[in-house]
Amino acid sequence: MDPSATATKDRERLTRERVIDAAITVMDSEGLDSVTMRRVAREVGVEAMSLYNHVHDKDDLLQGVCERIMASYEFPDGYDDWVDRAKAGARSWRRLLQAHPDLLRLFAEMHGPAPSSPESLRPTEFALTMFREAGLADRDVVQAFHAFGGYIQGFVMMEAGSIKERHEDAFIGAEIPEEAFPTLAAVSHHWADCDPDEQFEFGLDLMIRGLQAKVAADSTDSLAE
Amino acid sequence: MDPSATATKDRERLTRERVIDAAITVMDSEGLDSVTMRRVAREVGVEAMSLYNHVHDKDDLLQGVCERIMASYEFPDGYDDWVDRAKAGARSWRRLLQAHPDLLRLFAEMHGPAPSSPESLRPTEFALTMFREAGLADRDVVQAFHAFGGYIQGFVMMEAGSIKERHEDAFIGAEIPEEAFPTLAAVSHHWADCDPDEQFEFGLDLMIRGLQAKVAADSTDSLAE
DNA sequence: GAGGATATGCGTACGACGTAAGTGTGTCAA
DNA sequence: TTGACACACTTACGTCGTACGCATATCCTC
Repeated sequence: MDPSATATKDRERLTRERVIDAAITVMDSEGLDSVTMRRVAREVGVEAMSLYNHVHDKDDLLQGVCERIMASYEFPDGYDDWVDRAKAGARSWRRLLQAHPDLLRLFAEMHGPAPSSPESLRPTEFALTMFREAGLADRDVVQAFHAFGGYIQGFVMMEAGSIKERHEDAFIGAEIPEEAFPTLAAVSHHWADCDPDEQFEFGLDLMIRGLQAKVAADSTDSLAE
Repeated sequence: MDPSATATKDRERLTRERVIDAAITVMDSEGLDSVTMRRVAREVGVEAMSLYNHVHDKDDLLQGVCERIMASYEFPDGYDDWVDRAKAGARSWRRLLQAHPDLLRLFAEMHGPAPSSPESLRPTEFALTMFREAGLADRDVVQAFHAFGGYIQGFVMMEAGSIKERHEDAFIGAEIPEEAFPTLAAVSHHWADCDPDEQFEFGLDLMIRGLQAKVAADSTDSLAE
């Protein structure tokens, strides 16, 4: 009788949050292609059209998914050296991308503007601040951000995507004419048995080293002026 | 009368090649979402189902699109120094990705195995050979390939994708609480007016410098042994 | 309580999509 | 001429996102 004591109904009230969570669950367990309005609705025990009371359309739902995931980024702390902090931040970002393998596809497929909520901007702010503390000029901070972000996302894409499988299939299957692709044949065995983590660190080192050299060059420039 | 002289009919015969070309045309002009069997069929003046005489299914068509585009990669030549060759190759790869803005999405969305035709493997072979000539160990050749490939693809993704728009919208629109994101606010003006080419070169330099340092370190290591 | 306003879930329907299956028509070999 | 074959077309099914309208549950005002 008391309307405030019992739930509004037997079932729990649907909220935008619950819809987004369901979408993430479906995406991570069954892939982005399975994230349909009908499937997500089933996940929360509702019909497809009911979702539209909480999201404007499917793009809005996907936007919400992006923001929620971005907000789950784990910031590294406890590192004094910016190099260590940069590496930890990069690993954390990679971990997030790996935890949601279709996130990059989602980024690529979203039609509307990318999320600009405070939550999803915090990782950007963190990275920028870090590069600034490393001693880069503001202009180079932006460029370093692009370079790092690009590398990490690109690497994870190549790692998780089809590139690796292609080469496993192609190389292990040995369908390639060796004489036409001698280098490919020579190094192919490194593809399968290379530790992905190690590969990631390799590129990370490359970028850090380059950045250190840049910082050093800049400081000598400014001394020479 | 002579059967070989005239075409089989008024219209030109449909071929797999023509179908793939039409798909690329549609993709580049109207986006990947518009690449539907019906739309591609219309492009070649035919009904949708007729395409299935030349491609096994839609994935097969997209696979063909990938291979054809990969085969259009322009190899740099005339560079003696591997650094110059690496940069030229990277720029060429970026140019190809820019010429087909939805290619990366296509890579990400393809279900079947990635293309492993000789044509589409030649760029890989080229890059591997280059790194090898730079003096890297076979193991590091593979890793450098991943690092470089990752960087380029990631950069183009961030460049063409929504990231740039997001920041333009968000920064120019100044919707961000400045006190919460001080660094973001401080460097934001560099986002819009930074030359993308310059940004690309920046990251490229980072990777090259890192690689040079790696090569140098390796060679001193081997001397020390 | 009574009754209207609002919020929210459901059912139906439409035009896209990929494609399975069957039908017709042109070309060529015999 | 005739049979086989290649290939384009037609129809149809189950999926998708979602516009539209209806039903009900909750809340506000009297």
